Amino acid sequence: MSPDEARRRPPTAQQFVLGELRRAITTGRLRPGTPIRQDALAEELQVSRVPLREALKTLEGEGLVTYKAHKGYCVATLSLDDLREVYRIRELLEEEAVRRAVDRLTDADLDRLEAAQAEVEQAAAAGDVLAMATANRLFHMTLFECAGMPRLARLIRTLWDTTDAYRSMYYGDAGNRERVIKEHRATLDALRRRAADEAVATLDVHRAHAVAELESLLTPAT
Amino acid sequence: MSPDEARRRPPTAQQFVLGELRRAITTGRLRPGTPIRQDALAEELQVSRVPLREALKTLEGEGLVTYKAHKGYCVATLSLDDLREVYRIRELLEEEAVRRAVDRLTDADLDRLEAAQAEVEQAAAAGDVLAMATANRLFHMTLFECAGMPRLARLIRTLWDTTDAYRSMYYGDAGNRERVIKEHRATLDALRRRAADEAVATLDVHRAHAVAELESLLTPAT
DNA sequence: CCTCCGTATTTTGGATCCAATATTGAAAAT
DNA sequence: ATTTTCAATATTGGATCCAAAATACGGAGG
Repeated sequence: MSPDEARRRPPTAQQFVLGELRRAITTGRLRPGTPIRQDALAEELQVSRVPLREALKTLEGEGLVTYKAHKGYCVATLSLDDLREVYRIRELLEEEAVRRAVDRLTDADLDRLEAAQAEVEQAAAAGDVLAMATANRLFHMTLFECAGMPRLARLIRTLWDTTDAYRSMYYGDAGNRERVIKEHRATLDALRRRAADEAVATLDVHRAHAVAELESLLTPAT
Repeated sequence: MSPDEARRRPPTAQQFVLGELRRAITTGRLRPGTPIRQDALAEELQVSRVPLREALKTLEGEGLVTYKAHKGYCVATLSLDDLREVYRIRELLEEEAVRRAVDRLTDADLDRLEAAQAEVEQAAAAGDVLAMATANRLFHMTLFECAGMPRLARLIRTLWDTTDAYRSMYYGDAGNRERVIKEHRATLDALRRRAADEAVATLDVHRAHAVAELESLLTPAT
């Protein structure tokens, strides 16, 4: 019998709904601002409203949806100020995560990062925007989790979630895809040499460009 | 008619339960590690299990309770590592908040801080541990909210929540209460002079002492 | 034509009921 | 005596039903 057989249990309806909704929101299939009609969504997902509502409460805590009593849930919209705030907080937290990670990086960790980077490049070559976003995320989360600070990693993950719906636009541009690959290579290189300052700097550049791009994407619309 | 009449609506059962539970956990009345029996709690609070479960979901998102599918909720327990991690993250976020706050502090803000500090001193004089914790929290949150970064403030608030159950022990000691008052005064003084570095430093001292104290409280037990 | 008000409908909030899973205890086999 | 199995019980997960609030609609009045 496998060691972690207990883990492979059929997911509860609630977990299923949570995953579906998160994916729908972070990929932009459920656009920011859309009000959530519980009855319709529940029927679409083939569950009752109870697990749906609990999933929505979780998403509310993560900032993916907003809630008003007696009015219901909406897919969260980010103002420009919100966007800048989220990226600033990410900057603070990710710097800490990277510095700690550099102190603890094992060869196995580096291998996993290489593998993630390979996935990124593969997705980029195929022009698969969604796969690119997923792999990019995997790359960063792998790095952050090396810090050995699970709560910090969780916070960063939820911050990524809140901007994912907007970030996926970013990879539509081939130039941006190329740029991301180069930046990842620079980060990996710095990590291999245990150059913490440099690694932090590469990520700052990464973020700065992303936020600038997103600002320009957001400003004309809405 | 009052301008914000709409706000003063009777709270939903869910909001009521959320408040009650949060208070119970952060004040330590519901001790860390206690498993939560939904049926019993629901009856005690005079509501059904549905709003209770939704409240628990938000508390899970805030890290106040843990959840395992088919096993239920427990009041979260913090390991020493968790405690250090939470305080480290707080350090990162609060430094940012204070620096931004210093740049934007108005005289009205300072007045509100003075008022909060007066409450702290009053509670300390009366030896009211709970009121002291509340007022101390008000003082800090007032400061952090001056940064004009609502998401940052929210993050910091939830981090405070996760350690509140442990921190309330801290004020049991009269020496600690005296110390906190002095530290607040130092912070206020620095803020009045717009000395950001100094203000950050006073808060770092504040936290460092608290975490040391909590570590010694946590180490022998459990 | 527009505004205001009252009613009808929709949508959310909450309670109860049922199903699925986990836990407990006792009996039986080694 | 210890361990294993299996049944009984307790607890969580989910579905349905009902109540309360909000929204939409239509008519009366200006």
